[in-house]
Formats: sequence, structure tokens, C-alpha cells
Amino acid sequence: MTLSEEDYIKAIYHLGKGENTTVSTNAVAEQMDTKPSSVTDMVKKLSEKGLLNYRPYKGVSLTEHGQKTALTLVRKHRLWEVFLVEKLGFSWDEVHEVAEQLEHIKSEKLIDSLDKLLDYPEVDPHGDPIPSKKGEFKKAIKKLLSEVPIGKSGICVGVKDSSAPFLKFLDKNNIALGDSVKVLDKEEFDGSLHVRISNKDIHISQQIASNLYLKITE
Amino acid sequence: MTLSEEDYIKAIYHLGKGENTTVSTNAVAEQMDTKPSSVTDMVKKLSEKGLLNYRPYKGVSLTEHGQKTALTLVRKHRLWEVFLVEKLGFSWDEVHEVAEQLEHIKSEKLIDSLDKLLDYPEVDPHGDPIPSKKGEFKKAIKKLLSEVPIGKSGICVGVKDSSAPFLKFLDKNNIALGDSVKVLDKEEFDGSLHVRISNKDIHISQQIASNLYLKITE
DNA sequence: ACAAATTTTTAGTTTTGTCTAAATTTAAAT
DNA sequence: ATTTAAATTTAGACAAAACTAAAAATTTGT
Ligand SMILES: [Mn+2]
Ligand SMILES: [Mn+2]
Ligand SMILES: [Mn+2]
Ligand SMILES: [Mn+2]
Repeated sequence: MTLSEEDYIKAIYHLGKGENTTVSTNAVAEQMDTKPSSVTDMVKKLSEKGLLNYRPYKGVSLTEHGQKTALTLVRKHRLWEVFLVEKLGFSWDEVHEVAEQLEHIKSEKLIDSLDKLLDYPEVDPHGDPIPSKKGEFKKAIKKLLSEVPIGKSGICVGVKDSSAPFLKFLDKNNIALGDSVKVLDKEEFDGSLHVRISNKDIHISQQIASNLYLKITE
Repeated sequence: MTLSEEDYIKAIYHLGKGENTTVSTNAVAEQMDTKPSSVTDMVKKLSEKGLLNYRPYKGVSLTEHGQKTALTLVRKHRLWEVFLVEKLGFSWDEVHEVAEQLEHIKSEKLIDSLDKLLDYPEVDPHGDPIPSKKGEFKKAIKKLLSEVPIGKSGICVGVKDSSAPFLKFLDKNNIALGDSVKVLDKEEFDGSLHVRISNKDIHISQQIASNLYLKITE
């Protein structure tokens, strides 16, 4: 597998949200920041290789083999992200770009040893679960903050948008994974929220709230 | 810089033995395991880019810029090798192949942090010096075991041939970097040596002796 | 000095991954 | 049910990096 092929597989996996749904050529093109015609070419090649099911004009989905490949890549990406944060002192908004490169290094021993060094982590710095070597992982039971009813509490477990600007915003407002969050009130007008985060009451816009995941505790 | 371009720069650096000597097209082709015509093409491109001095039929050498690039790559390669041995439990004959990939990851912060994590090592697992961020490093004062006179002692500090079979051979015979070695006797006939390595007397062939470096102590 | 052998370059292809422009299929709107 | 619009594929081209075969330059041997 080339670097490029691997990135296509991963893109298709993510567009299918982990489920194995069919995704369109245009969606893949947008995700990969390339042109639809390039996607058609690649998708043909990958279905020749048995990684994708492709029906012209109908879209693509991962085969069993493609699914396995995607999970291995996601596992590598997320383990490297943990390494960068835990061992090298990166912040969570800096890891993605580098992990995007590191995920393509070919060495099974490398990944197994890294997993061990990190003491078999189950989630990455953004709260996303890390597949095991066999490709199993717990699907997080998480809810967008914007969908949590008034009065309920939870633990901040992940972000939907993991772009640097958003992560930097969270850092600036002292919001981190693991923080406990309680929804105090909701503004019907603009969907903004009043929440208590680690004993401080703050006001949060709808846009922010719809990019932050909670695990509900009560 | 592409991965391929980087590997050419590194090959030319190594063929020049760190000095900045001119190397031939054929030598590069052999080192890179490719054809001379491919080398000509690449060498033209890299001299366009200002990394190489190239005169048709006369060979190539690194420019100032090329030299700096080569040292950065060597630094990255060797730091990763230390990481693999020190943090992930690889043995010294397993690291080269993986480091050959890792050296191409682009992130200055990554390498600086790795350097710190490893506590600024000065040599890699094969005894080769690691250039500093500025491109400086101690040229090892080392001598091939085969050229050490009878009666002299030294510390085993490196290997010339770092292929897996040779490194495995050394492991099997309990010869490691840091061991003290004394030359007891030399067979004129085949150049083989009688040496004392950590209090054990053993017999070593000329071929082995000419691939093991000592730092002379007395 | 000159022919032979070796080294290096040039010319012409190939593969991979991308692009633009045009053609085709599918979906939406009247 | 047509027409229009949107999505997708095809055709043709290009850059990177490699290869083979042939030509040119350099080195070697006598
Ligand atoms: Mn990637
Ligand atoms: Mn992540
Ligand atoms: Mn390499
Ligand atoms: Mn080494």
C-alpha cells in the first residue's frame, strides 16, 4: 500500500463514520482535497485490489479487507498522537499533522512496542477510541454538549472538530478532556448554553457546544 | 524535499565519508540500488535546486546547503535509532530499516522533543556520532580492530558494517559497544586475531576484525 | 597515440497520482 | 415527460521517478 492509497482508505472510513456505509465520489474528493476525477481513478484501482466495493455512479464502501486496513491506520494514527502528547509534550492541537505522516510507517513491531510503551491507551488526545491490534474498540457512549438537557452532568470526552483553532479556543477557556460539565441553562434564542465547568460558570455558544462531546454521568 | 531526493542526498553524503569529496554516478547508483541513468536525472534536478554541484562526466558533491540537509537527515536517522533501542526495546540489528522511514518525517518540533526525551545522545546504537541541531558533531577517534597493534587495548565504539547478519554475529559472541578489548596476538598468515574481550579470550577472523572499531585507551 | 573498455549521458518508455475539459449518467424541476 | 442541473466518469495531458537501449565522453592498455 502506498501512502496515497492509505489516505484514501482512511478518508472513506471516516466519511462512513466507522459504520460501513456507501460514500460518494464527491465527498471523498472534498475530504481528500482533490478532484472527483482523481478519486474515480484511485477508487477503481483500490477496488481492483479488493479493498473497496465500487459501483460506477453509485459510490464506494470498504470491503472486509479495506475495513481491517482502515482500522490499522486509525490505530497507528491515534497511538502516535498519544505518544506525541504523553512522551514529547505536544499539545492536542499540534499532533494531527505529524500523526498524519507517522501513521504510514511500516513496522508491526514498532506499533506493538509503542502501544506497550504508552501502556495500551484506549483513547487518543481528542477522546477518540484506539482500536486494538485485532481491530476491536469501544464505541464511545458520548453526546454532543448541545444535545444534553438542562440539569444533566457529564465528563468531557472528546471533540467533533479537532482543528487547531477550536482546540486552542478550548485551551484558552480552560476546557480539557476529563473535565466535569453541568448544563445550567439553555438560551432558546441562539442555542447558547450556561454551563458549570470545574466549578466555574461560563457561557458557551451553540457553535462550540455542538463540537464538544460529553459522557453523561447523571 | 521528497523522500527520494532525501535518500539521494544522504547516499552522496555517506559515499563522501562525511568529507565533501566528489562521488561518481556509478557509485551513487550502486549505493541507491538503482541505475546510473536514473542517478543522472536526479542529480541534475538536485543541482538545479542548489543542493549539489554537478559537472557532467565529472561527478557530484554536496553544496553548503546540501551538506546541511544531509546532516539534518543523519541526525534524524540516528536519533530515531536511539529511540527504537532505548525506548522500544529494539535490538541494534533491527533499527536501520525503520529509521530509514522515520528519518523522512517532517517536523522540527518532533526531532527537538525526541532529542530531549533521549537526553541528547551523542552516538547511535552502532557507535556513530549524532550531529547537533546546528550540524556539529565529534568525529570519533576510532580505529579498526584489524589495525590495532599487538598489546594495545581499547573500547569497542562502533561497527563499519551495520548489516543485520554482522550485528547478530556480534550479539551471539557477546561483543557489544562499550566492551573493553585487548589485542593479544595476531596471525600473520590469515590476519586473524587473539583478543581478550571482557575477561574472555577469543579468536576473531580478519573479516570480523576489519568491521569493528575501537577507541584506543593504552 | 590510438583502439578498447568503462563510465556517463541521452532518448524514449513506463507507472503512479494528479489535473482539465468534455462526455455521460443520474437526480431535480417544471 | 421533458428539460435542466448536478454528479460522475472518460479522455488526454503532465510531472516525478524509475527503466532499457543506444550514443557520447572518458579512461585504460598497448
Ligand atoms: Mn496520512
Ligand atoms: Mn485524534
Ligand atoms: Mn530513507
Ligand atoms: Mn546507525
